[in-house]
Order: sequence, then C-alpha cells, then structure tokens
Amino acid sequence: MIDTKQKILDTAENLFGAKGYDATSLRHIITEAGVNLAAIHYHFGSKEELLDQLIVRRAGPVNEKRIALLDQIEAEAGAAPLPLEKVLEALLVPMSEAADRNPEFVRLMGRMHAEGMLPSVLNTHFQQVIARFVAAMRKALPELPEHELLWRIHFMTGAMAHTMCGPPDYTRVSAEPSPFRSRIARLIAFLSGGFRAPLPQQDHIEVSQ
Amino acid sequence: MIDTKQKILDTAENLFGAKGYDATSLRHIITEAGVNLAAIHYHFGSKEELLDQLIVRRAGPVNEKRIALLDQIEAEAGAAPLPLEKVLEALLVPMSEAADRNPEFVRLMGRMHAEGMLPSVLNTHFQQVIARFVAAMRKALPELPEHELLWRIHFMTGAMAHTMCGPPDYTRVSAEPSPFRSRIARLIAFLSGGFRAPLPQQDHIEVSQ
DNA sequence: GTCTATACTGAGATAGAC
DNA sequence: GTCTATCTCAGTATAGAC
Repeated sequence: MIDTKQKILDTAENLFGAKGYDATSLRHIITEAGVNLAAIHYHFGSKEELLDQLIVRRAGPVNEKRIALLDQIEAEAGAAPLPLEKVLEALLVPMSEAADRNPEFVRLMGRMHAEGMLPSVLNTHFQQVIARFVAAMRKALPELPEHELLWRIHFMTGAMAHTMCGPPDYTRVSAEPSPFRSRIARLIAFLSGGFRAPLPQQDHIEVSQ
Repeated sequence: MIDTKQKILDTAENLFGAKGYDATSLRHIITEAGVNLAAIHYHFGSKEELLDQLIVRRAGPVNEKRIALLDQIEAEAGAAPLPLEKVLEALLVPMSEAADRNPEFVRLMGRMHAEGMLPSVLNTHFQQVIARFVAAMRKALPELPEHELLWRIHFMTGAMAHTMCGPPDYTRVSAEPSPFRSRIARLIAFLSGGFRAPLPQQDHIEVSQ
C-alpha cells in the first residue's frame, strides 16, 4: 500500500510532537499506525531518516511561503530600509498557519530548534531561508553592527523555538479563535522591541568572525 | 569510596552538557569515570535521579545568589518600580558566573530548559526563584498587563535557554576575557527592549487564567 | 516492490554474591 | 559498598513470503 508510508509519517509526526523524538519508540509508532516494524526501515531506512523526511514534507511549503513574503517585502520597499515587523512576520506567520493545520508538527519543530536541528535537515532545507532572512534583517536594521545582529537573531531563535513548543505552563489560553496567530503577534511585538533596543555598554570587547 | 559518587557526578555533568542527556549512555559515563555500572544505580537509583541530583548540586547556589540579588534590589528601590535591567541581571548574572566555573553545567541547563525541565526539579528547586522573579518583573513593569507579562517571560525563557546552550553557529566569538558575561550583557539589552515594547494590536482577544 | 518474522546489539534496570 | 550476571526493551539488519 502507498499509504503505509503516509500512515507512518502522520503517526510519527503526532508522537514526536507530543512526546519528543527520543522518547518515542519505533514500536510505539508501528502499534499506533498498525504497520510492521520493518516497514519503517523499508520506507525510510532509519528513525533519523524518518524524522528528516517528516520535517521536509511540511517545512518545504512553509519555507517557500517565507521566501515569497520576503520577496514581496523587498519589492515594496525598494531602496528604503525594510519594515522590521514585516520581516518578522514573513518568518513567523507561515509557521503559524502551519500550526493551525498541524499543531504537533510545529511543536516538533520547536523541539528540534531547541535541541539542535539535525545538521542535514538544516543545511539542506533551511539554509536558503536563513540566509534570506538574515539579509532582510540587515536591511531592516542597517545601523545595527553585524555581530550584534547575529546575536539578536540567536536570541530570537530561542524565543521562537520555545514559543513553538507551547504556551507557558502558568497560563491557560483559550482556544479561540486562532491561538497561535495571537501568540505570534505577541512574539513579534516583543522581538521588535528587542531588535531595536540600544546597544549594551560593555566592559570588554568581543570579536566576531 | 566517597568520591565514587563525585566522580560520577562530575563525569555525567560534562557528558550530559556536551552531548545531551538522552545521547549519553550510562556505560559511557562509567567508562569515563572508571566505575562500575551498578554503582550509578547504587548511588542514584536511576539515570534520571542522577540528572536531578547533578542539577540540584549546582543550581542551589545559583538560585540562592539570585534571591539575594532580588532582595537587594527590592530593598534599594523601596516603593518605586524596580529597575528592569537590574532584575534581569539578578536572574542572569549568577548563571553567568556559574558558566565561568562549570561551562558544561550551564550548557546542560540550557538544554534542560529547552527540552522541558524535569517537573520534579522544576517544582522542588526552581519554584521559589521563579515566583520571586515574576513578582519582581511585575514591580519593574507595573503598567504591563499580567498575561502579556507572562508571555514575555515565556519568550525570555526561550532566549535564555538557547543562549545558555551556546553561541550562534555562524559567529565565532573570542574566548577573552569573559565570553559568557558579555553574552549576558547583550541578552539583557535585547530582553529589556522586548519587555518595554508597546503592546501588539490584536484582532482577537485571548483570556489568561 | 512491499511487507512479515525474527535475530542482533546496546540501552537502562535489578537481584544477589562478596 | 561494590560488582557480576541477567532481564527487558530500544533501534537496527536481514532473509524470505507474497
């Protein structure tokens, strides 16, 4: 059957998102999906390959959307600095829309960002969008020193990953009407303030590459 | 020997920090530490208990320092709003100092924050410091709505965890003189801007508990 | 090409000898 | 307190049925 593969992907996506990659055994996946253990290795080769293909399946469209939005922003701005909030939206809104359709996938992506994405996936499928995003941020904040920009993007990545994993334990958020979308609005406001913050006064100087 | 236990703790700390908790086997730890496998279960009961005790050993002093700094800030401010940067420093500087002594421990803490801290550790050893910190942030930002404050603290947690795990891949930072300290200065500037950012305009309203 | 059955290696955990 | 032997379950590999 062709949908043996689909069933494995869907089931693994939900379990990885809910419990984490390491905590989910292949035997749990096959029980839930009603397939044989060896089917996973026939279709994917290994647990890691399964994760990889599972990420690529959904991250592909998300990243295409991101690039399309960045294209649009750059076209509209011409030579002017890009509007910061728009650039952040280009990164975050496509993931938010994915979360409405596949919440567990976004939880999984948050986990992967936080735990350290597989280098293969990162290099193959995110390199382009990262490069485009960093370039856009440079054009949105032309006065910010390069190494400070990179650090702030690093901070942003952490906040984003954590936000994708779920809401704070100590808040209960209503499910209406689009919880992820308003979460993103809050995050963009927070990040914009962070990126626009005055430089720290430092006792010591660091050298960036 | 009494230092069998110490040797296990030290070795596990370094390996967990360097490679992650799941990726580190007990057999790797005992090989490195030169002890027997059963010794771990004799002294700690389980791999998870080992992690727990390892965190408590170093997080205890860090959290005491944090509380002492918060006490001091509140005493100096009297009834006035607390200075935001000082409150953030109270949270981050003690961890930075720990990083100078035990860098792998701080990497491990970053991983644990990101992957989801063990509830037992969180409730037992961090609850007090979290409550004190949230209260201090409330006094530093009295005009910020409560649910917005909690979300922004959530964002902060993600940025902090990610920063503790390491520098961005795409930067090479010199080791002089206190890399973690200046990393923290950058982070505090970024977070301060985020916490002071104007509220997002929302299409839809969420309800916080 | 697709799937089943089964075996192999290494993980964490445990009982019991010393 | 410490160590050997062993248990169960994980991911992996493969031979062979359809």
